[in-house]
Amino acid sequence: MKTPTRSEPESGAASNFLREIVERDRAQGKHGGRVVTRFPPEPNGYPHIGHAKSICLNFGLARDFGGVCHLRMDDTNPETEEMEYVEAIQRDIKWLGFDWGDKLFFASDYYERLYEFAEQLIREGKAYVCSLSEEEFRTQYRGTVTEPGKPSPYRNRTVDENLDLLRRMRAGEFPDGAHVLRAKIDMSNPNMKMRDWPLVRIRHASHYRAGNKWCIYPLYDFAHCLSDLIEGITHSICTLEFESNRELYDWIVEAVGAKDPNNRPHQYEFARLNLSYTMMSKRKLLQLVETKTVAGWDDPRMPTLSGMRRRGYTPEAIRELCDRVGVAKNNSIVDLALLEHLLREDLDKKSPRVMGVLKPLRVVIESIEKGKVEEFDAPLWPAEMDRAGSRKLPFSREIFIERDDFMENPPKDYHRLAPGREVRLRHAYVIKCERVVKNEAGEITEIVCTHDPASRGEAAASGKRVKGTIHWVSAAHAFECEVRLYDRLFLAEAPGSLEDTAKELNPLSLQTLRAKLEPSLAASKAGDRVQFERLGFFFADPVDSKDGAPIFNRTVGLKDSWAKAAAKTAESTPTKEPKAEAKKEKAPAKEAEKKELSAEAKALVAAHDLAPADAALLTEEPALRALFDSALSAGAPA
RNA sequence: UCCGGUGUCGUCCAAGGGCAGGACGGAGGACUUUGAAUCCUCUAAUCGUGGUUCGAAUCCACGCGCCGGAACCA
Repeated sequence: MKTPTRSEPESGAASNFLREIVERDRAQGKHGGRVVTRFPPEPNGYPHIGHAKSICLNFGLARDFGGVCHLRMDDTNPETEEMEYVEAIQRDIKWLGFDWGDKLFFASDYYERLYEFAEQLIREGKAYVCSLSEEEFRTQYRGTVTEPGKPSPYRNRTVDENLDLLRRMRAGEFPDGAHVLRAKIDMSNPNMKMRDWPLVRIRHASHYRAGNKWCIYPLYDFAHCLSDLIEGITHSICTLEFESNRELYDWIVEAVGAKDPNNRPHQYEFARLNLSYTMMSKRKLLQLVETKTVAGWDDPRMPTLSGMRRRGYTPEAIRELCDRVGVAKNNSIVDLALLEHLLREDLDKKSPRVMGVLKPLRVVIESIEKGKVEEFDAPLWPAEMDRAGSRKLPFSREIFIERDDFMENPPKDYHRLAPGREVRLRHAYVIKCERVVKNEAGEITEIVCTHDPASRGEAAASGKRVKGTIHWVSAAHAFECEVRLYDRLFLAEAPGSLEDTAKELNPLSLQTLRAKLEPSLAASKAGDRVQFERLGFFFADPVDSKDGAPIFNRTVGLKDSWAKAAAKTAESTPTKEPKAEAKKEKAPAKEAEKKELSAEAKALVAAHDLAPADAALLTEEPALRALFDSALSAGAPA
């Protein structure tokens, strides 16, 4: 029997176990019906797409249940935190579309109150100052995961002694590590977090915000739950790795006097977002920045919100992803293809269509007289969108087309230009390839065509039907412009396994080229979005673009079923007998997997000049790959 | 190994004793002056073994796999 407590989405977001908990709590009148959540980042790095899920969850829950969501900087570690990160966090949350109103807080503002709680715990016999070194405690007292620990020799200090020591810790009388304040719980508890976990440590370090006021700093388990308590948080949502901290959370909150479980914060855990081909470790992202492997936290290849923003991702697409991936307690890796799908879906509505040729091939249309210039009025939106707007498109005897749009010996189902074949130039004429011009090296330098004057323009005057339509730019009018083609930063589907992230990088993650764009694009301003027809969605780089000299980032390519099919036949064509047999036996599921691996293999070929077969082997044999990688790092020639 | 968590189409998420469903991906097709978009069709799963029950993804038992926890990080 279905119970009426099950929720239907009120706002687009599908239901999940956390929404159900909030609904149930509200129905039961817990917390007086209030809903107060919080997003508690530590300002030690730029927020990434994984944080976006937490942001959407916390702010979304508050929005949908008439509550509020606080933004609280969880800044308890003076050694890693900086104002730059605080600012980045605020900027990115706003960009994502959420608002904390006046509810901006800092754990560092609570240091005095946390200190008072510490004294209170001591007075009530629930905490003590331990003078064991970190190593002594770990090796001699803490026990192991399978064996209980034993009490610290300092566990039974008197209240007065503990108070005196804590005050002198605060006063700066002791060096780092000399003493630590511990919760007095249970050294034989099977949960290690309950074995007299440290609450406050000595650290003679200047804090980015508190300055030199303190030389003792609260630890996460002490600061976080009490900050929640101070702010009246009702639902404290965090990720799975904090599950065993929850018992300590409850213990501390209750120990300082919040006895009513219906009226104090509770912690709930969910599985963080992981994306294929993406790494979320803040530590490793910082490493990429510090080693200048990428241009900065906002490098368009970074999974940071600032990087994705600069690449051209939209907050709508990211929010939609967070809604669509759901909330559960299952560790999982979401397919990057889903995000790209949602991105295209959003960009499709926002990007006027224009033309640009990335890798130009000159075409001379000999049936058009020299010096003649025609102008087409070309719509900016596809006809089915029924949307106003157009731009002028000059056309002349010499144009550029994409190199990929011509093949001298095309396969049967190639719809583009080839000797003797016809294609339509988008918004213009049908042309026919008459001959190919090559240089001494045998490379194609130019294509000579004729055009069909009756096929002019948008309306199909001649009624002529050709299979292919290609984009082009008039050579004399082309606007030459820098275009940056971005691809996934990492080769592996689940990067992060190697300590040295540099070895996991995709050598083709950025290609910079000089493209020939239609002249209307010369007026582009930073932040403009366009679709280069048949190529992808592009975004005028908000940092490097200048007036009259925009730089276009490829946000995401268009789906390309031709390229996909072509890649597949290329893969199967050179296959020899024995391999063909092996392939036949493979389940269809295995096939998709194989294709991904071969993309990785291709990159290996490009990066290290390997034979394709060797590269394939490397990608299929993790042990071999590890050997290869370590040989590489040892300086072996690759 | 101890504690905690978790196992459902290739991927992510639903189904809370009663028709295993959606999205992405993949395959095929329609349409097409973007090999895009759109539309249609198809594809494909309950970790295992017992048990309870008219009926089990769901409840019980025993296994197995994966993840997290033993920082004076968060």
